[in-house]
Amino acid sequence: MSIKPTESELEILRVLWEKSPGTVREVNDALNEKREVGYTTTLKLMQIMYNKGLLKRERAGKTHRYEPAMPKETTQNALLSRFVENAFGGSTSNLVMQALGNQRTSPEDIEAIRAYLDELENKQ
Amino acid sequence: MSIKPTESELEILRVLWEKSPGTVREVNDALNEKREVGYTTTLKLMQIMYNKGLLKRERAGKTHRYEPAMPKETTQNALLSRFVENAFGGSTSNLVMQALGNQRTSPEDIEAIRAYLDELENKQ
DNA sequence: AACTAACTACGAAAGTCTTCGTATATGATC
DNA sequence: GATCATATACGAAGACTTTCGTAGTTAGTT
Repeated sequence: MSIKPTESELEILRVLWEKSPGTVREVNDALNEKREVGYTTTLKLMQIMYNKGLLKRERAGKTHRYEPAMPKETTQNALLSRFVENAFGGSTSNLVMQALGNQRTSPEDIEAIRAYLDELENKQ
Repeated sequence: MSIKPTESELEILRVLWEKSPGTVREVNDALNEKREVGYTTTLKLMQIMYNKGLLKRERAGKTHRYEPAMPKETTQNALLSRFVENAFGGSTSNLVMQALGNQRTSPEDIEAIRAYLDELENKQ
């Protein structure tokens, strides 16, 4: 049982990570702030995600209210493992350094990461 | 013109990042150490990648010798940007911390990253 | 020059993803 | 209870990915 949302599915998950539960209408509106998507397209996708077990839902009157079936972190970690494997041959530290080097990182970010490294080291 | 190798294409790129140029035979042999793939499958994929501009090639006798059209880092960065966007809503530092927290990171890795952070900070 | 082994080219099938149109159901309003 | 706006369900088309079989090409060997 591997978690493997497609790119469009991830778009929807991102909306629901931000605010959930949410209706198809709400999700579709959120998506349409970035790009044009038909309502039934979003509906279909969310139905598929429900069947795959990526979303939970419950009826509320005539609509459904959806929410992610798993915590954000669980999904992100699953995606991350795959990605590290696929693109960086499994080397997490390579990925981290590339990420830090390429995307611009603010001094605050750097501090946060340092603190986190300290924590990590103490834990071991 | 966005760089967007598929997962199978990435598998091939990883082989050629390791050692290139390489023939279809060599790449296919390398792939078959992990999983079974038909020779013509690999061939077709590499032809497609050549047409897409992901690989360069030149004739050498009756075979072709292929190599990545772009430096590894360029491709990795392109993939990384997409991934940060898709899975982490654009937050690089979130990705980095998740990566460090979840995958096990050795003390040496941590040191390497610290050194890298120092460098980064001095550069700014 | 014919034969053989290994290569390339290419078409097509099977699977998945994304999209949307159409049909049907539901609940509120007159 | 008929009407209307809005929901869901579902099928199917079109694009892309992955896979491999078959046909044809090439260069070395007898």
